[in-house]
Parts: sequence; structure tokens; C-alpha cells
Amino acid sequence: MAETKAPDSTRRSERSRRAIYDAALALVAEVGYAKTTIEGIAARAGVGKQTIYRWWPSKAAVLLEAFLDLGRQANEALGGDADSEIPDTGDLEADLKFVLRATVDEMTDPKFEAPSRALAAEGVVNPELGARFVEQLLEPQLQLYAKRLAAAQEAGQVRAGIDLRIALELFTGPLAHRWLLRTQPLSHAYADRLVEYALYGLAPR
Amino acid sequence: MAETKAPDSTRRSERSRRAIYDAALALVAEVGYAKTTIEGIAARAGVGKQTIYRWWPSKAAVLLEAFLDLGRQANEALGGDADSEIPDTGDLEADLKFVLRATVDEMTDPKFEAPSRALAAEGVVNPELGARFVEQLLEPQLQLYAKRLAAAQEAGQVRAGIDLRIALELFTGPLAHRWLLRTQPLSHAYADRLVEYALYGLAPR
Amino acid sequence: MAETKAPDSTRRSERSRRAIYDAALALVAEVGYAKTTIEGIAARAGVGKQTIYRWWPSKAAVLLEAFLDLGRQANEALGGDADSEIPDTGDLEADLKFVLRATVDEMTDPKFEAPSRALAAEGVVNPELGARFVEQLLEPQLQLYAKRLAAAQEAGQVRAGIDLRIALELFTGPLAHRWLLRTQPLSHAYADRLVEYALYGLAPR
Amino acid sequence: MAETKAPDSTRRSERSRRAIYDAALALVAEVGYAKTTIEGIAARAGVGKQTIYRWWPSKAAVLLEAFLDLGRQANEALGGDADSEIPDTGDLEADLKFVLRATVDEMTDPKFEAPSRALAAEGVVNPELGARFVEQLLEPQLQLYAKRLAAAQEAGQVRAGIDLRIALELFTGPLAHRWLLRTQPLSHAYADRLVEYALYGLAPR
DNA sequence: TAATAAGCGAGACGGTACGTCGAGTCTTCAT
DNA sequence: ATGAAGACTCGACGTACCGTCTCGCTTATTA
Repeated sequence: MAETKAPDSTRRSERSRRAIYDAALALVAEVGYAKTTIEGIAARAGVGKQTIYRWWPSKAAVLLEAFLDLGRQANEALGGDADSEIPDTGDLEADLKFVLRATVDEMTDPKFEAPSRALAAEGVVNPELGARFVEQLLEPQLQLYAKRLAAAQEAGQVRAGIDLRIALELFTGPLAHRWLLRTQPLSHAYADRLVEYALYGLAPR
Repeated sequence: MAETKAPDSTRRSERSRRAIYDAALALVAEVGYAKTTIEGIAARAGVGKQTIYRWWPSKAAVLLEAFLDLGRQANEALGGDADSEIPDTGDLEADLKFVLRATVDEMTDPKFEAPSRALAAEGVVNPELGARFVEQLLEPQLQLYAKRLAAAQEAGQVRAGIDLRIALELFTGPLAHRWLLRTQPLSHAYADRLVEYALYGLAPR
Repeated sequence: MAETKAPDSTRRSERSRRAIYDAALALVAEVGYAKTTIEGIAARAGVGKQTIYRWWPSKAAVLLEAFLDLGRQANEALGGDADSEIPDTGDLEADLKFVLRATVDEMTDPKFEAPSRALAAEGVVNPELGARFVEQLLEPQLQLYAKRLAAAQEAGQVRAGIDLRIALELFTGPLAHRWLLRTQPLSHAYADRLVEYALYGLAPR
Repeated sequence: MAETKAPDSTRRSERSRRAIYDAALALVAEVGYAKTTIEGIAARAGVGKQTIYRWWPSKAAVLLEAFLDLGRQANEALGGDADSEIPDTGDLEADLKFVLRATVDEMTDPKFEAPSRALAAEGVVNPELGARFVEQLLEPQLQLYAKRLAAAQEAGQVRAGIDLRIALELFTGPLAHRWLLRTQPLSHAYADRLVEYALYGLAPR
């Protein structure tokens, strides 16, 4: 019985893992996700194909982990616990505009764009991967909004009874939509407008 | 210059085109987009591969046209100009709830789900295809919102000065986001809540 | 009943036929037989593919006719009935050397080499075509030898009782063999040696 | 320079090689060379196409090796060094008749005929392949004649000064010619006649 | 301290699909 | 009714990757 073979992760080569992350991200950035192949990643990483197949079930999974790792590294580089909070200056509108502008900037950063688009697209079509994408990348971000809005609600700046989950989507949904499908350009001005319109709908009457 | 030979579309086989549309949609529904191959479509349609390559540049392009054609046919079957308007009963909130609920239903319809997810995902990653997807499928829908909101604005139900393009995204953005990435389930109740929150933000003060 | 359709040869376009011959020979000379395609011949001749398929059963058949035509033309250009005889000066050895040397020259002529190699090769593998090749191209040549040898036999220069069919092959067989398979270089000296050795075997004892 | 990656032949699958030889020979025998495809060989051998393309440059090359291997096997089965000599009974004429008759038999054996015709034809048109065909299949046979004739020459049965290379072609050339182009039927009687006529030409005067 | 077993780089293997080419058939339009 | 043009179905081409499978070769415990 039992699994066909569980590799012993204590003996795993850290060196290879890093090389694979780097190769995957580099290739996605250079040639796009569709033209990135496992064989290509292996070759670029100087690694046997089997080493990839041993530890990941799919190309998308490799990229997801590589991307998470990228975020983790960026985070550590930035002092440790950066971006883990939406500021609370008391001025909800200003705080939301600040963070939405930052999101716009990130979505526009070419370094992040290629892999995150690829992952999002894969997630659209592959529920498994989509779930992990949401859970590990998206949801943590959204929880920050939830937290800030909860504080605002407590402070009476957001109507009581408002479902905060839905509320936060008023900000992030339109932004994501524009980004994913490029229906319209993203800009700080757009972010501001979005906050204004949406926030007004949540304000106490 | 130097086009690589444009085929003569007046001599195109209508029979083959139809068969290809049908095969493409059937296969995407049955085995999913990723496992749908051009070879498979050709075989199922009883058509040479070359006939596909002659008229379409990619699998995604075939599916997009097939899907557009499906919509067209559904439209014609429904009397000609169905669904081409958002009702205007004077009650903006009710009208929007009605149409958003219908959208939820469509997004949930398994017949539409597989191909439209596939197209959306492809569009996320392939700007060319994305542009056509937006232009030919998405934008026409969005324009209906724009029109209804314009009427409402004229009637004083929406604040003057509101950018209607952004306004309509308050409704469609969150919905699309939930659908694409399955962050949360779609339901009529959700649609209603969305309309309520967003609309309040647009209302005159 | 009846053939699937017999084209009316009285209405056949002479213009097209010539153009097809020219194109076929030119292409075989330029890119070789294997890479010569019916489509290519048609395009080069400015002719529809069907015009070829209507009148010839295969690429090899086209080339065979084209080649025969080439010979016919060369013949006419040379005054009408050239090369249709082996000279009879009374000196059998000299006469045979003369004609074998001429054959060596022809086999070496690049204009004739490509198509005749192609036809021979095709004939090796395709009995139908081979039979026509032999009958229409090769045999007439061989008959000239038969005739000359018959005269020699009558004149007592060749042993009585010798089977002339076999005798002539002593000259042409080795030559053809060297040419076809390039086992050894062809030269006038070789032709001379061949005549000497073989003729001696046929001489009266 | 710049080899496009040479595969590591020490890791080559013997199993696959054999299967490919068998499939190639079987297909050529069954459907003929022209209708034998690499795809077909691969399928029949239960082998990926790439495995063929990795080790051979062309269909003809596969067949040539398969055929050589067939000869090698036949040889081993027959005790090791069979057929590697022309007998030397002292009677040159009898010895040559014996071996020429055997050659006629082989050329008529349907098992050998299809592939060797195919190879010969390919060699006629493709100098590369032709050279290998001659070098590896034909020339070793011809050397046997050269050796026997040299012995005869030493024994005074063949005129001194005779070029043995040309001499041997008096026997093999006509035979090959008849076989390749089917100008006339092959038979033991023909072989005998050939030996008689040619040998007489080589005899001391 | 040796042996022994895992992960590893490498890459051959059986496959599937790719996108292209040409075969041979069929249809349209012009002469 | 022939011919030029070219779209059609079909089948094979040669290539690229897939995911699996040996091969030695480190390396890192375990006997």
C-alpha cells in the first residue's frame, strides 16, 4: 500500500531548489509562461528533470512556490514585516487610497507582472492551483482590508451591518478586473476615484 | 509587406466552419481547454488540420470565435435582440439586481463556464486575444450598464459628475473577481448586496 | 461501366504541356527529384494542379515524358535522325569505342544526369515506370548495339552462335553499373578497356 | 563545428534498435519502400519516433543498417564465415558460374529483393547513401571476385595486364543491370552464358 | 570506517501534439 | 469543356516536451 514513494525532504538539495526558483522566474519573465517548459527550467537551473518532478506536481506549482518565495525574500529584504498592515491614520479614505495606489504600482511592476498574470490565469482554469493561489497570495492581502475596514466600522466610519467581505471587494474587485483583462488602464487617479465612490456607499447614512 | 498568402474567404467552406465551432465547444466542455488540441478539434469536426490553421492563428482564437458564434446563435434563437438591454423600470436598484442576478446565473451555467473561463484565462496572459475577448464579448455587456447608468444619471438617481465607466465596474468588477478566482461563492444574495452597497455610493448626497 | 472520365485529348492545351515539361525538368535539375513536387511543377508552369493530374498518373510519368520530349527535341535540333545509328566503318572495335565514349559523355552531362538518374531510380523500385523507361529510353539504344553486332557477326567478326542480346550487355552493363551506383569513375579510357576486353570474348576463336 | 548534440550511444537501447530493424524490413517487404514511413516503423516497433530520428538521419539509412544487420545475422546463422569466399577449384569458369548462379538466386529471393532494390534506388539518387551502400554491401562482394580473378591471373588463366577491376565488372555489371532495370529475366543459363563470353575475353591469347 | 541508500545531473525512452508540406480531389470562375 | 486557382481531407514530416525510467556520482547516515 502507501504512496508510490515519498521523497525524503531532509535530504533535499537547497541549492537545487533555489536554482529552480530562479530559473522559473527568469524564464517566465523572458519568454512568458506558455513557452516556459519544465525541461527549460531544468536546463537553466542545471538540474535534472527528475529533481523537479520529484518535488512539484506541475509547472504552475513550481512557479507558484517560486513566486511565494520571491515575495518572502522581498519581504525580508524590506525589514521583515513590511506590507503586513494597512496604515490606520484615522482617515479611512486616505489610508485606502494609499494602499490601492501601492497595489496599482505593484501590478504595474514588470518584475511581478509576468508571473502573477501567469498564476492568475492558471488559477482561473485550474481550480486546484487557483485555490492555492488565492489562499497563499490573494487572501492574505484581502484580510488586511478586512482588518482595516473592521476598525473603521468600529469607529463608526463604516455603516454597521455592512458585510465587510463584500465591502472590500468593492475596492479590490474593479482593480483586479482592470488588471486581469486590461479593460482600462490602471492609474493612481483611478484608484482614488474607486475609493471615493465605493467608500461613499459604505458610509453611514 | 509580404503577407504570407491570404486565403480567399469567399470560397470558404461554411460546413467546415460550423463543424469546427461545434467540435471546439464540445471538446472544451468535455475535457477542458488544456486538453483540447487542434488535432482533436480537426478530427472531431471531420476536417483537415490545415483547414483550422488556414483560418485561425491559435486554439484560443478558434474558441473565441466559436463562443461568439454560440452567443450569436443563442441570441437569434431568443427572438433576435434579446438581452441587448438592461431593463429600465425607473427603479435603478431593482433593474441592476435583475441583471446582476442573470449574470450570476450565466456564470454558473456549466455550458458557458468552461469556454468562457478558458478564454478569460488565455486573455489574461495573451494581450492580443485578451483585447479581442474584451472588445467582442465583455465590452458590449459593459456598455449596457453604461447606458442604464447614464439614464439614471439623467434622471438624477446617480450623482452628477460620477465617471460612469468606473461606476459600472463597482458592480461588475467584484462579480468577475469572485468568478474568475473563485474567492467566494456567487449567489443572488451576493449580487443584491453588491448592488446595494455600490449604488449607495453613487447616489446623490 | 466506363472510365471515371476520359479527358478529351483533342482539346488539350499544347501550351500547358510544354510549360509542364519545362518546369519539371528545371525543377529536377535545380532541387533534385525527391524535392520536386507536383504542386511545384504546377506553380512553376503557371498551371493548375488538376491539369497535371488530368493527363499524368504520377510525378515520375511527367518526368519520363518530359525527358523523352527533351530527347526528341535534341534529336530534331541535330538534324532529324542523329544518333539513331552506330557507325559501321568496318572496324567494330573502333565503332564501339566511339559510341561508348559518347555514352560516357552523355551520362556525365549534368543536363541529362539529374533526370535520368531520377527516372532510373524510380524504375528500379516501380516496375510499371521501369518498364516504360526501359522500353522507351533504354531499349532503343540497346537495339542499336544489337544491330551493329549483328552486322559484325555476319561479317565474321563476332563468333557465330553468340547470343547478341547477352553480348551487348557486356558493353552496356558494366557502364550502367558504374554510372548508377558510382562504384568507379567513368572515363573514355574505361570505355575503351571495356570494349577491348569484352570484344575479345566475342571474337571468333 | 557546433555539432547539434551527439546522443550517448553507450546508453542506447538495444531492444529498440532490434525492433526498429525488424519493423523496417517487415514494412518494406509488406508495403514497399515508398509506402514505408518512419512513423509506421516507429509504431510497428513500439518505439517513439524520436528514437529513430535520434540515431538515423533518414528512412534509407535505417533500412541500410537493418539490411546490413540482416546479412550479418544470416551470416552468423550459417556458421560464421559463410559466403565470404569464392571457391577455388582450379576451374575458373566453373567457380564463376557457381557464384554467379548463387547471386542470381539471391537477387530473386523475395526476402532480399524489396529492401535491396529500395536501397539501390535510393543510392542512385542520393550519393551519400549510395556511397555507403556500395562500400558496405556491394564492394565486399566485388572484392571476392577480385581475389578469385587475381588467383586465376597468377595461375595464368587470365591474361597478364588485364585490369581486374574492369574484368570483374564484365560479370557483375550485366547481371546488375538486368536485375535493376528488369530489362531481361535472370536465370542460371544467363549467368552461365555471361561467364563464358566474358571469360573468353580475358583468357590468354 | 565501510556500506548502503538517498538525492542528484544527465539524458534515452515511449508518447502526444505541434505546425508545415504535399498528395490527390473537388469546386468555382473565366476563357 | 478546358484550364487556372485554390480550398478541401488526409497523412506524414521532423521537432518539442511530456512524464517515466535508468544510469553513474556524490553525499550522509547507519551497521
